[in-house]
Amino acid sequence: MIDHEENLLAGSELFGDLPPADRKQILELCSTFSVPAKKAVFHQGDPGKEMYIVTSGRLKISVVSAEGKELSFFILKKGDIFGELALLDGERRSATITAIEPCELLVLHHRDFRGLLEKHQQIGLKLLSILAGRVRATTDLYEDSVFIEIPGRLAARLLDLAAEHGIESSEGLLLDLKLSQYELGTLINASRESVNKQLKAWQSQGVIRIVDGKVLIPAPHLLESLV
Amino acid sequence: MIDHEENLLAGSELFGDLPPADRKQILELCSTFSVPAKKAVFHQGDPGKEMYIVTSGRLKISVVSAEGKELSFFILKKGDIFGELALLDGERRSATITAIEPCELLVLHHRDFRGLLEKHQQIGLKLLSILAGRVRATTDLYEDSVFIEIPGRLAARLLDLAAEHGIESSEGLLLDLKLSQYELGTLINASRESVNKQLKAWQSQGVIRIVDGKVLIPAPHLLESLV
DNA sequence: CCCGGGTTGTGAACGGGTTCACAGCCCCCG
DNA sequence: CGGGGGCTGTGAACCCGTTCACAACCCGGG
Repeated sequence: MIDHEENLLAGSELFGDLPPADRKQILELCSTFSVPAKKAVFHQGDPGKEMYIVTSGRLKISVVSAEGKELSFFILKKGDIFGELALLDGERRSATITAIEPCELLVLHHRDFRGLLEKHQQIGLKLLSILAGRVRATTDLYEDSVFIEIPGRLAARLLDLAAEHGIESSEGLLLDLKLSQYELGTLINASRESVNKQLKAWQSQGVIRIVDGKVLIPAPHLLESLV
Repeated sequence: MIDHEENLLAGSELFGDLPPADRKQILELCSTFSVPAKKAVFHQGDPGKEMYIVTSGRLKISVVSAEGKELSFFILKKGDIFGELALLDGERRSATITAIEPCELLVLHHRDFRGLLEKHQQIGLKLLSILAGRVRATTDLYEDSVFIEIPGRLAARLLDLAAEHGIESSEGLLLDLKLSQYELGTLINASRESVNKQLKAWQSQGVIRIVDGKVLIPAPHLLESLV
């Protein structure tokens, strides 16, 4: 069915440190799902009975207001899980998940997940710590948007993103993720124009460079001092 | 030690639906703690190894920025738990908890809590759904502050608070909670002055009344239409 | 009973950031 | 390889809400 099955769950935040035998068993409960870039996996308000594990590609979590304004929370990457909230409390999907790049996902159905949770104590505990992290990350996002002004917010978010999606290059830290200025704006609650002007200012100061549509940070400590 | 022990955990969101015998056992692991009004139980940044259960009184969850600006998240009441995050991920306290009124708390230490979690499958599952609710509530708060302007935000929050802390009176729905306009402001990310002006406007329109420092909502559907 | 700190009430000035408008560009797809 | 839709770049106007300043008030404690 799936190539190299035994590896797919190895890097997963939720199942990663289970014994390989257990991982194999869990993998057999999953189906696979491919999403092309720009397509949504599900939308806010949908009912939902599945949890997803990212095996390749990146996606964004976002919501759209009645007036069409978009707000993004996080960028998901390989090993991350999503869609678990609806499984835990039976409510509808609280946000929309959209693929930024073509993605491969594993899908785990509600009924199988409940079984796992009851059988493997360890999974529940791990999930608790993941959710605790989600609560913290979300409140941090809210706090930043209230306490910090746009330049600081943007600097902080670029560094955060680079910590997760960055690669060291000879030129500095490269944020290996193609985000338009509009998308970057939705991630920090700012308009596209504000993002544009700030990025431009930093480019002329040499704080960042744009290489092939990606942000390159020659000296991270310089950006940090702007947070 | 404690009067009417058997009742103290009955209304708790985390332990409420456990068999009474188990509740009694858990209660024996807890110590009690009294906080006078306006005093903090702990501060953001503190290390922490305890979880708390509110048995009486109300408290607020808030954070303060470097510049002294305050932002509040939720109001806790009897049966609510708090301080569980630090237990689950070992990090520091992410916010400050302050008693609004004199409060009675039960305190559960990290080591005992881990034991409970391993012994009672059910507690872990319940905690998962509580945390899922926390994630949703926090993202909702952030969304509202981004998508909705002050009048709508205030209306929505007053109704939310009234749903948890309101009592039906002959005059309408009474928000039975003494909050200063400043505190109300920190709950919706608005300045004290803005809250004042909006409340005043609604009073003159008859949408709300202030009785003994508390907000009275004669016709909730009127406020709802303003969200 | 009266003083005083915290709270409420209210207008004026200010400001960070959005919205709007438009120009140039890049590159993707037919 | 040429057209066009989406990005990027940039100033000007505008606006919601904050900040500031000050007056009045209320209630609790010495």
